[in-house]
Amino acid sequence: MGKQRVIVFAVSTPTAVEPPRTRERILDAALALFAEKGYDATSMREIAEQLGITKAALYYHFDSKADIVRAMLADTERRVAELAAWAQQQPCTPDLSRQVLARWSDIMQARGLAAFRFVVANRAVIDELGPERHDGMHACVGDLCTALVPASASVEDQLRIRLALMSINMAGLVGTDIDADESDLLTAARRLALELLPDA
Amino acid sequence: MGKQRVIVFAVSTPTAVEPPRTRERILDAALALFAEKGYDATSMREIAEQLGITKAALYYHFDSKADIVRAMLADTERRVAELAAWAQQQPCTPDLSRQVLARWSDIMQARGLAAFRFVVANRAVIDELGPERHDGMHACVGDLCTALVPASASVEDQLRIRLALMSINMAGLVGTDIDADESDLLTAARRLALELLPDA
Amino acid sequence: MGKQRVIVFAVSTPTAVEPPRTRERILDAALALFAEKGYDATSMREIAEQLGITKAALYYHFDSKADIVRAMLADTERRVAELAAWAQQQPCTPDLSRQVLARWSDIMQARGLAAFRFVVANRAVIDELGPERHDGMHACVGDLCTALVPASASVEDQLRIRLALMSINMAGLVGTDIDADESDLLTAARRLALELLPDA
Amino acid sequence: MGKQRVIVFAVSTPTAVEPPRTRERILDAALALFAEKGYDATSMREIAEQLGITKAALYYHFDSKADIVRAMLADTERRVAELAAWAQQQPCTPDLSRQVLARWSDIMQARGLAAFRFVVANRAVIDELGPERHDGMHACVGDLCTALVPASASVEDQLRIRLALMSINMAGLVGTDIDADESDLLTAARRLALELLPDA
DNA sequence: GATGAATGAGGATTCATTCAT
DNA sequence: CATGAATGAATCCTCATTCAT
Repeated sequence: MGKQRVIVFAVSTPTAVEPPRTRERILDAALALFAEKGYDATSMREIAEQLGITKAALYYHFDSKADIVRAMLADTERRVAELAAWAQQQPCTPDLSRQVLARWSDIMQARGLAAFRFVVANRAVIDELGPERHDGMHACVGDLCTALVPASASVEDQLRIRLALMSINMAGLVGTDIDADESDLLTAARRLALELLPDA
Repeated sequence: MGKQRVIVFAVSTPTAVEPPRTRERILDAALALFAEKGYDATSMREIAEQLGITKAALYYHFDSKADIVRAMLADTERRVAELAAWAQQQPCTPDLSRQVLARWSDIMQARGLAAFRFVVANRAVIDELGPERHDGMHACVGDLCTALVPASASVEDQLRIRLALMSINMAGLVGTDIDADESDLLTAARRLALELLPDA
Repeated sequence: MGKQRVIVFAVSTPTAVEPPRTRERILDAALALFAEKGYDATSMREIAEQLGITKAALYYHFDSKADIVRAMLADTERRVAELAAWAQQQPCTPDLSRQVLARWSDIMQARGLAAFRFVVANRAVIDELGPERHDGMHACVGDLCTALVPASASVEDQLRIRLALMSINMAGLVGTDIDADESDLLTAARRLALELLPDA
Repeated sequence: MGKQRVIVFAVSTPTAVEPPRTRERILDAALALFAEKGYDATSMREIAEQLGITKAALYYHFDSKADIVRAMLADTERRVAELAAWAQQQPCTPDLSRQVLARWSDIMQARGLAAFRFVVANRAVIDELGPERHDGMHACVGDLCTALVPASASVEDQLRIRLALMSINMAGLVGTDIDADESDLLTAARRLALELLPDA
């Protein structure tokens, strides 16, 4: 039936009009809520309401609630995995731990203190997130630890490295009671973590 | 088809030989589940099923789910409060912290490693348990900390005492990855906590 | 540990006081709705509303929506399975089919015409109900058919027995357009099913 | 970051070289899915995914989910209506039924066995498709039946014609258990349907 | 001490559908 | 022709809780 002949002159305005970035907004809102009230205690409704969108909109961007966490963690997880891989190939000098600790701190800092809190306060959730155990956050951290302190080391030394890493994160939790701003808190936490290291 | 008419002659033996202790069993089961999967992720049904009793039976012994946690924490909380009160009246010598730490460790050990895990992993829950803020666990710990390190101290020192206390508890969490038994883990955790103290 | 000594005099009263029989009422209501609108198109809310109870009450009596269907079918399925087992051990005389047909008709009649409709109109649902394929309704019917007509028989004969059985059920479906009462319809359906049998 | 400036000169060739026939593809996919899992259990998403297009694309071609079914049935329905009209004007000889049956079989065969299954397994859906009762499939079949067997006939005879027609369709359902190809099945079903007719 | 039956609120998730582009 | 983003209403189901017995 004779197609239409269409001529379109589409001239887009040079000013970046509006990047809808909803996905990112969801991740931010979810992280904040999860960190504050915990994963289970945060409902999809709450997340949606805080953003002024519908629950269904969340499901357009993420397959499930767990999927939001996965996305939230994906970046961090990848970086931890890389760090672990790198550490495993280094000679296990006393200095290696220091470097690892510094990078761990940087990784955790990427998403702000909320992420720190989240990791500590939602361990159970994170663990059960993926059945593919060895790709999960937990496994990555495990790898990282054994790279620094072999499984054959003393209990105390194994604990040292783990507490050192977690101290960085704990700072986000216990810090709420201390009247100080985030960066001061982190600086202090890093110093203390160093003290915990095996031979410092 | 005609109900059965039941006449029961229940003749209980007078000697109360067996204390049913259901209440205690509930607390134990709940602690284990809360520590493993988190407070929110654990339902009253699960607790009841694990004990082979009815949900309603739980409500015979406890007013609510939160009440179970409260009971679980009541003893610990009282002891922490006492510890805080005692510490507040001591001169703030460097040795005080050591003593407090030792008693904290004892208190936490009372219910086993599960309780440690619980405290760290369910902070949000514990906080919102009582609207009477100052009776809550959280507040007690706060008091304890300010007794040892005044709010006017350096950020680092405030962090020191808090991380030291939490290290004891974290041991229960990160310890799952270390192949060691509970007592060894605790001994090591105590030593490391000492290292973190302000002037050790 | 001092047990209770229990003496029970069970004297059944002849007057049936009040049987709450909610479970049965649910099954009846569900059957009616499923038959009328189909399984998927019937929501738990509708079933509950029709009975004047809550959705949650349904879940007290049944584990899931599918579970209602399972319970609905359980009795029928068992009887079909028995019939199949019995038929498999009979000599495959021309008369056997007649007897089977009669009993099939009786079985289906047990829950009224609605059940007939249900079986035909919700085949897909019934099939996917249990992953344990060979215990399912479908398999039972299959067994019954092969008991009467071996898998090696002509296509026509295999079809005969199946259509004969299904004709009984179809009567419930197409019967809605015929102005007649249930029993007349069934009598006629039985006669026609007989005509379809292999060598009648 | 400055959008791209797009200028499109879309000049469609008048000769319709490639028929995209998406509409037909949708109908085929939908029929297959509806027949397999039922209308309600099949979502627009599934249909779209199977075709590798978007849900929204479905709505470009059809106004609604029900509309897909309507389109699917439109052709068949028209032919059944024609058949009914023709039959109503014929003298009601014993031979008429045979001719009707043959044409019914042809009509149903047009879209393959899936269509047969669909009709039987989704009766409720089809009925409620149009509020204009007398245009619906169901009504057409009713007209066809009364053309062959007056509403005043015996219950058995009314049932005969209906079961005969439905036998053709049932063959598609029960046939899945018989190891035979479609055409053999249909031939057999036609023969059996003939046997059911009033005076055969 | 404990149960069986029930409730109301809310959980995560999916659906058919719309609309600007 | 078709999509990406979104909606509102509905889905099944679970939860903490209650209460008569």
